[in-house]
Amino acid sequence: MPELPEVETIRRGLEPHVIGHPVHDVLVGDPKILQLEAHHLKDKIRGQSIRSLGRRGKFLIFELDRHYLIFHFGMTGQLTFRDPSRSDANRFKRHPVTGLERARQHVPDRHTHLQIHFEQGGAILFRDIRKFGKVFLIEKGKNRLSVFFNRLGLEPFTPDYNIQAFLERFRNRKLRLKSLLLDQRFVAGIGNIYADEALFEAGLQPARTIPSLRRFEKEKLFEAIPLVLKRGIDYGGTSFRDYVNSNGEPGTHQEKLMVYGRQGESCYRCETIIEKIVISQRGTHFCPTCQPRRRGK
DNA sequence: AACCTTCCCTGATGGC
DNA sequence: TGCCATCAGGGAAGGT
Repeated sequence: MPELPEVETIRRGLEPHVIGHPVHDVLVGDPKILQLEAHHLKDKIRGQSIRSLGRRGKFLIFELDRHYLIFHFGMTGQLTFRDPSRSDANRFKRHPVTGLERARQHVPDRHTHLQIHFEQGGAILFRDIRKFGKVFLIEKGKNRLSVFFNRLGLEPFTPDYNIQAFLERFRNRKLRLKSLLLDQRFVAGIGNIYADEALFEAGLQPARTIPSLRRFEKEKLFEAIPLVLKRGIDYGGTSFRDYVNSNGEPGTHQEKLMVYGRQGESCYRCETIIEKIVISQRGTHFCPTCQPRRRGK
């Protein structure tokens, strides 16, 4: 499930392949993934070049000459670059987990919903098994981009992410910590995996409610969030199920997870058995010793 | 306004 | 072997 570190890894991998390239053709699989003006994607972006590649939370942003093309990967979205100059460009063997094979490129199949081909011959391919992903197209100008993102919360690794703004975001919230972390209006880019990892790092029990938190506990969470996100980026993202980078390769951060998916196994810090509960219909993993329910200590 | 539940979607898995 | 139920979950929509 692509969260901030996975989207950032895709962004970095794609960047050198697409900057300055004019769009030659667009092929759509299931048009259901297209949102807003993206329904007329083909007519609107053909001939436009990719100027830059950005990211906001879990959104990947292609800056074109006159539009922004924006991807959200949902649960199973994949965005890969197909390089015709690579010798394995037409080889494809299905991988049971990722749907792709390591060092092989994505050849369009029934789950490929968008292909953008460049005049140089390369292409980016969007594949999404569960179709929770979305593609948006918005015109440049008059703050259209900031309006599009106006409900998103703090962006980690930017000056916006500071302790004053962070503490401000707890105001009037009474829900459980896990639910807050999953709310994109709080901090943008955190999903189920990194929410659990951040709460472990901060030593906070996921079912704790916001009003029960002391100041120093919020400060620990403030530090923990960028720490676990950076770790995810450093290891090329977490490939728990479908995630692959722009080369179709899985990340390695799944080997570094402290709690996510480790229910029944022992905690690396204290050897207590990791528990799994459900919060906000999301599987939630934590160490009952490192993340005590009672406040404080 | 804040919070909660339901729904979308496919493939993997387990029971019989 | 086949068939069906269940589960995974990001975020929008609708209800309280």
